[in-house]
Amino acid sequence: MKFDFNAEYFNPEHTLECGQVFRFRQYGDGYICYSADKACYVYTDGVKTVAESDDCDYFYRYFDLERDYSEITEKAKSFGVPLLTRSAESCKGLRILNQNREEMFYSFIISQNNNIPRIKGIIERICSVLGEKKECALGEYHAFPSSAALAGADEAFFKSIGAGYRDAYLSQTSKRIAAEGISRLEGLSTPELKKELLTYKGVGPKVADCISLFGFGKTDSFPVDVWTEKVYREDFNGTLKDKNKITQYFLNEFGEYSGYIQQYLFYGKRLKL
DNA sequence: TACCAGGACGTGC
DNA sequence: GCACGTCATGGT
Repeated sequence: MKFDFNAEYFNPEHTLECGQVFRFRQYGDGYICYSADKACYVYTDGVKTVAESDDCDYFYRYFDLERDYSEITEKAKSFGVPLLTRSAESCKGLRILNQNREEMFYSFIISQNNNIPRIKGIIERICSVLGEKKECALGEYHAFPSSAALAGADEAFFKSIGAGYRDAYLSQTSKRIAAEGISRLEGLSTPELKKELLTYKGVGPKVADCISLFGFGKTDSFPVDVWTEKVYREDFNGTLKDKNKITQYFLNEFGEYSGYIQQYLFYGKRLKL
Protein backbone atom coordinates (compact mmCIF):
# COMPACT_ATOMS: atom_id res chain seq x y z
CA MET A 1 0.00 0.00 0.00
CA LYS A 2 1.06 3.59 -0.45
CA PHE A 3 0.02 7.16 0.21
CA ASP A 4 1.35 10.54 -0.83
CA PHE A 5 1.63 14.04 0.57
CA ASN A 6 2.55 17.53 -0.64
CA ALA A 7 6.33 17.38 -1.05
CA GLU A 8 6.72 21.04 -0.11
CA TYR A 9 5.98 20.13 3.49
CA PHE A 10 7.31 16.59 3.50
CA ASN A 11 10.95 16.27 2.52
CA PRO A 12 12.37 12.79 3.29
CA GLU A 13 16.00 13.91 3.25
CA HIS A 14 15.52 16.75 5.72
CA THR A 15 13.20 14.73 7.90
CA LEU A 16 15.52 11.73 8.16
CA GLU A 17 18.98 13.34 7.99
CA CYS A 18 18.32 16.07 10.56
CA GLY A 19 19.51 13.99 13.52
CA GLN A 20 16.22 12.90 15.13
CA VAL A 21 16.32 9.31 13.83
CA PHE A 22 19.08 6.78 13.26
CA ARG A 23 17.47 3.80 11.57
CA PHE A 24 17.20 4.54 7.84
CA ARG A 25 19.26 4.15 4.69
CA GLN A 26 19.31 5.55 1.20
CA TYR A 27 17.53 3.33 -1.28
CA GLY A 28 16.54 3.93 -4.89
CA ASP A 29 15.31 7.48 -5.26
CA GLY A 30 14.67 7.85 -1.57
CA TYR A 31 15.06 6.08 1.73
CA ILE A 32 13.96 2.99 3.58
CA CYS A 33 13.25 3.82 7.18
CA TYR A 34 12.63 1.45 10.05
CA SER A 35 10.66 2.10 13.22
CA ALA A 36 10.04 -0.48 15.94
CA ASP A 37 9.19 -3.60 13.89
CA LYS A 38 7.99 -1.76 10.76
CA ALA A 39 9.53 -0.57 7.50
CA CYS A 40 8.67 2.08 4.92
CA TYR A 41 10.06 3.24 1.56
CA VAL A 42 9.72 6.97 1.12
CA TYR A 43 10.71 9.10 -1.87
CA THR A 44 9.75 12.33 -3.59
CA ASP A 45 8.26 12.16 -7.08
CA GLY A 46 7.68 15.61 -8.50
CA VAL A 47 5.37 17.61 -6.23
CA LYS A 48 4.45 14.57 -4.13
CA THR A 49 6.33 12.62 -1.51
CA VAL A 50 5.27 8.99 -1.65
CA ALA A 51 5.44 6.43 1.16
CA GLU A 52 5.09 2.69 0.60
CA SER A 53 4.58 0.33 3.52
CA ASP A 54 2.64 -2.65 4.80
CA ASP A 55 1.40 -0.38 7.57
CA CYS A 56 0.47 2.97 6.09
CA ASP A 57 -1.55 4.03 9.12
CA TYR A 58 1.51 3.67 11.31
CA PHE A 59 3.74 5.68 9.01
CA TYR A 60 1.15 8.39 8.36
CA ARG A 61 1.31 9.10 12.06
CA TYR A 62 5.07 8.41 12.23
CA PHE A 63 5.68 11.20 9.72
CA ASP A 64 3.33 13.49 11.68
CA LEU A 65 1.26 14.11 8.57
CA GLU A 66 -1.89 15.17 10.39
CA ARG A 67 -0.14 18.35 11.52
CA ASP A 68 0.00 21.62 9.56
CA TYR A 69 3.66 22.58 9.17
CA SER A 70 3.02 25.78 7.19
CA GLU A 71 1.90 27.33 10.45
CA ILE A 72 5.03 26.05 12.21
CA THR A 73 7.50 27.37 9.65
CA GLU A 74 5.77 30.75 9.58
CA LYS A 75 5.96 30.93 13.35
CA ALA A 76 9.65 30.03 13.25
CA LYS A 77 10.39 32.81 10.76
CA SER A 78 8.47 35.35 12.84
CA PHE A 79 11.20 35.54 15.49
CA GLY A 80 13.57 37.39 13.20
CA VAL A 81 16.60 35.21 13.95
CA PRO A 82 18.57 34.93 10.68
CA LEU A 83 19.74 31.31 11.10
CA LEU A 84 16.24 30.23 12.14
CA THR A 85 14.61 32.05 9.24
CA ARG A 86 17.03 30.53 6.73
CA SER A 87 16.62 27.06 8.18
CA ALA A 88 12.82 27.19 8.40
CA GLU A 89 12.69 28.41 4.81
CA SER A 90 15.06 25.91 3.22
CA CYS A 91 14.03 23.01 5.47
CA LYS A 92 10.29 23.55 5.65
CA GLY A 93 9.78 19.94 4.58
CA LEU A 94 11.40 18.79 7.84
CA ARG A 95 8.89 17.12 10.12
CA ILE A 96 9.29 15.95 13.72
CA LEU A 97 8.66 12.21 13.73
CA ASN A 98 6.41 10.33 16.14
CA GLN A 99 8.84 7.56 17.02
CA ASN A 100 8.64 4.51 19.22
CA ARG A 101 9.15 5.41 22.85
CA GLU A 102 11.38 2.55 23.92
CA GLU A 103 13.43 2.81 20.76
CA MET A 104 14.04 6.47 21.59
CA PHE A 105 15.16 5.58 25.11
CA TYR A 106 17.97 3.31 23.95
CA SER A 107 18.86 5.29 20.84
CA PHE A 108 19.46 8.50 22.73
CA ILE A 109 21.29 6.78 25.57
CA ILE A 110 23.65 5.55 22.85
CA SER A 111 23.83 9.04 21.34
CA GLN A 112 25.58 10.66 24.29
CA ASN A 113 29.07 11.96 23.53
CA ASN A 114 28.91 10.14 20.21
CA ASN A 115 28.70 10.93 16.51
CA ILE A 116 25.76 10.13 14.27
CA PRO A 117 27.40 7.60 11.91
CA ARG A 118 28.65 5.61 14.87
CA ILE A 119 25.29 5.82 16.66
CA LYS A 120 23.63 4.37 13.58
CA GLY A 121 26.13 1.52 13.47
CA ILE A 122 25.68 0.59 17.12
CA ILE A 123 21.89 0.54 16.78
CA GLU A 124 22.08 -1.49 13.58
CA ARG A 125 24.25 -4.14 15.24
CA ILE A 126 21.94 -4.36 18.24
CA CYS A 127 18.96 -4.87 15.93
CA SER A 128 20.70 -7.46 13.78
CA VAL A 129 21.56 -9.61 16.79
CA LEU A 130 18.57 -9.13 19.12
CA GLY A 131 15.80 -7.89 16.83
CA GLU A 132 13.20 -10.20 15.37
CA LYS A 133 13.79 -10.96 11.71
CA LYS A 134 11.06 -9.49 9.53
CA GLU A 135 10.21 -9.56 5.87
CA CYS A 136 8.25 -7.19 3.68
CA ALA A 137 8.06 -6.16 0.02
CA LEU A 138 11.28 -4.21 0.55
CA GLY A 139 13.20 -7.27 1.70
CA GLU A 140 14.39 -8.63 5.00
CA TYR A 141 15.27 -6.54 8.02
CA HIS A 142 15.44 -6.75 11.79
CA ALA A 143 13.02 -5.10 14.16
CA PHE A 144 14.22 -2.96 17.04
CA PRO A 145 14.48 -5.40 19.99
CA SER A 146 11.96 -5.41 22.79
CA SER A 147 13.12 -4.26 26.20
CA ALA A 148 12.83 -7.89 27.30
CA ALA A 149 15.23 -8.97 24.55
CA LEU A 150 17.65 -6.18 25.47
CA ALA A 151 17.35 -7.08 29.15
CA GLY A 152 18.26 -10.65 28.27
CA ALA A 153 21.62 -9.54 26.92
CA ASP A 154 24.34 -8.62 29.36
CA GLU A 155 26.79 -5.76 29.57
CA ALA A 156 29.42 -7.71 27.67
CA PHE A 157 27.11 -7.93 24.66
CA PHE A 158 26.65 -4.16 24.45
CA LYS A 159 30.36 -3.76 24.80
CA SER A 160 31.01 -6.30 22.06
CA ILE A 161 28.89 -4.47 19.50
CA GLY A 162 30.80 -1.25 20.14
CA ALA A 163 28.59 0.66 22.57
CA GLY A 164 31.64 1.59 24.66
CA TYR A 165 31.06 2.80 28.20
CA ARG A 166 27.29 3.02 27.56
CA ASP A 167 27.11 -0.76 28.00
CA ALA A 168 26.10 -0.50 31.65
CA TYR A 169 23.47 2.16 30.91
CA LEU A 170 21.83 0.00 28.24
CA SER A 171 21.94 -3.07 30.43
CA GLN A 172 20.51 -1.41 33.52
CA THR A 173 17.85 0.67 31.81
CA SER A 174 16.60 -2.19 29.63
CA LYS A 175 16.26 -4.39 32.70
CA ARG A 176 14.31 -1.69 34.47
CA ILE A 177 11.97 -1.01 31.55
CA ALA A 178 11.47 -4.72 30.95
CA ALA A 179 10.41 -5.05 34.57
CA GLU A 180 8.34 -1.87 34.92
CA GLY A 181 7.10 -1.09 31.43
CA ILE A 182 6.84 2.54 30.42
CA SER A 183 3.12 3.10 30.83
CA ARG A 184 4.08 4.78 34.09
CA LEU A 185 5.43 7.63 31.94
CA GLU A 186 2.25 8.22 29.98
CA GLY A 187 -0.05 11.12 30.69
CA LEU A 188 2.54 13.19 32.52
CA SER A 189 3.13 16.88 31.96
CA THR A 190 6.41 17.70 30.25
CA PRO A 191 8.22 18.78 33.44
CA GLU A 192 6.94 15.69 35.28
CA LEU A 193 8.02 13.44 32.43
CA LYS A 194 11.52 14.93 32.36
CA LYS A 195 11.86 14.49 36.10
CA GLU A 196 10.94 10.82 35.77
CA LEU A 197 13.20 10.25 32.76
CA LEU A 198 16.16 11.57 34.76
CA THR A 199 15.84 8.62 37.14
CA TYR A 200 16.95 6.13 34.45
CA LYS A 201 20.64 5.20 34.21
CA GLY A 202 22.32 6.94 31.29
CA VAL A 203 19.59 9.56 30.95
CA GLY A 204 20.67 13.10 31.76
CA PRO A 205 19.00 16.40 30.90
CA LYS A 206 19.79 16.40 27.19
CA VAL A 207 18.86 12.77 26.57
CA ALA A 208 15.68 13.26 28.62
CA ASP A 209 14.69 16.19 26.43
CA CYS A 210 15.27 14.09 23.29
CA ILE A 211 13.18 11.17 24.58
CA SER A 212 10.49 13.63 25.66
CA LEU A 213 10.40 15.32 22.26
CA PHE A 214 10.95 12.46 19.84
CA GLY A 215 9.36 9.64 21.83
CA PHE A 216 6.52 11.39 23.65
CA GLY A 217 5.74 14.22 21.25
CA LYS A 218 6.45 16.87 23.87
CA THR A 219 7.21 19.82 21.63
CA ASP A 220 7.77 22.05 24.65
CA SER A 221 11.20 20.42 24.97
CA PHE A 222 14.51 21.90 23.84
CA PRO A 223 17.50 19.52 23.96
CA VAL A 224 20.80 21.40 24.28
CA ASP A 225 23.84 19.61 22.88
CA VAL A 226 27.15 20.98 21.60
CA TRP A 227 25.49 22.23 18.40
CA THR A 228 22.53 24.03 19.92
CA GLU A 229 24.88 25.43 22.56
CA LYS A 230 26.92 26.84 19.70
CA VAL A 231 23.72 28.26 18.20
CA TYR A 232 22.93 29.88 21.54
CA ARG A 233 26.29 31.64 21.67
CA GLU A 234 26.67 32.58 18.02
CA ASP A 235 23.11 33.23 16.87
CA PHE A 236 21.41 34.42 20.06
CA ASN A 237 24.40 36.23 21.61
CA GLY A 238 23.92 34.08 24.69
CA THR A 239 26.26 34.31 27.66
CA LEU A 240 24.85 31.69 30.06
CA LYS A 241 27.11 28.71 30.69
CA ASP A 242 24.74 26.33 32.48
CA LYS A 243 23.08 24.06 29.91
CA ASN A 244 19.90 23.71 31.96
CA LYS A 245 19.55 27.48 31.98
CA ILE A 246 20.16 27.60 28.23
CA THR A 247 17.34 25.09 27.77
CA GLN A 248 15.11 27.25 29.96
CA TYR A 249 16.03 30.32 27.94
CA PHE A 250 14.94 28.65 24.71
CA LEU A 251 11.74 27.29 26.30
CA ASN A 252 10.82 30.77 27.42
CA GLU A 253 11.43 32.07 23.90
CA PHE A 254 9.65 29.39 21.92
CA GLY A 255 7.16 27.67 24.22
CA GLU A 256 5.17 24.94 22.47
CA TYR A 257 7.23 25.45 19.30
CA SER A 258 10.54 24.72 21.05
CA GLY A 259 10.94 21.21 19.66
CA TYR A 260 10.40 22.19 16.05
CA ILE A 261 12.60 25.27 16.30
CA GLN A 262 15.33 23.35 18.07
CA GLN A 263 15.44 20.95 15.13
CA TYR A 264 15.61 23.74 12.53
CA LEU A 265 18.47 25.29 14.48
CA PHE A 266 20.38 22.05 15.09
CA TYR A 267 20.13 20.95 11.46
CA GLY A 268 20.67 24.41 10.04
CA LYS A 269 23.81 24.89 12.09
CA ARG A 270 25.24 21.56 11.02
CA LEU A 271 24.52 22.37 7.37
CA LYS A 272 26.16 25.79 7.84
CA LEU A 273 23.08 27.53 6.48
C1' DT B 1 47.64 12.46 15.15
C1' DA B 2 44.93 14.92 17.83
C1' DC B 3 40.31 16.45 18.46
C1' DC B 4 35.40 15.77 18.25
C1' DA B 5 30.87 13.66 18.92
C1' DG B 6 22.77 15.11 19.72
C1' DG B 7 26.64 13.89 27.65
C1' DA B 8 26.15 11.42 32.02
C1' DC B 9 28.19 9.84 36.17
C1' DG B 10 30.95 9.76 40.38
C1' DT B 11 33.78 12.22 43.38
C1' DG B 12 35.26 16.02 46.08
C1' DC B 13 34.38 20.34 47.67
C1' DG C 1 24.37 22.55 45.40
C1' DC C 2 28.49 23.07 41.74
C1' DA C 3 33.03 22.14 39.21
C1' DC C 4 35.77 18.72 37.30
C1' DG C 5 37.81 14.39 35.63
C1' DT C 6 36.52 10.25 33.47
C1' DC C 7 34.19 7.21 30.55
C1' DA C 8 34.97 3.83 24.83
C1' DT C 9 35.41 4.37 20.26
C1' DG C 10 34.95 5.54 15.52
C1' DG C 11 34.57 9.80 12.58
C1' DT C 12 36.97 13.69 10.69
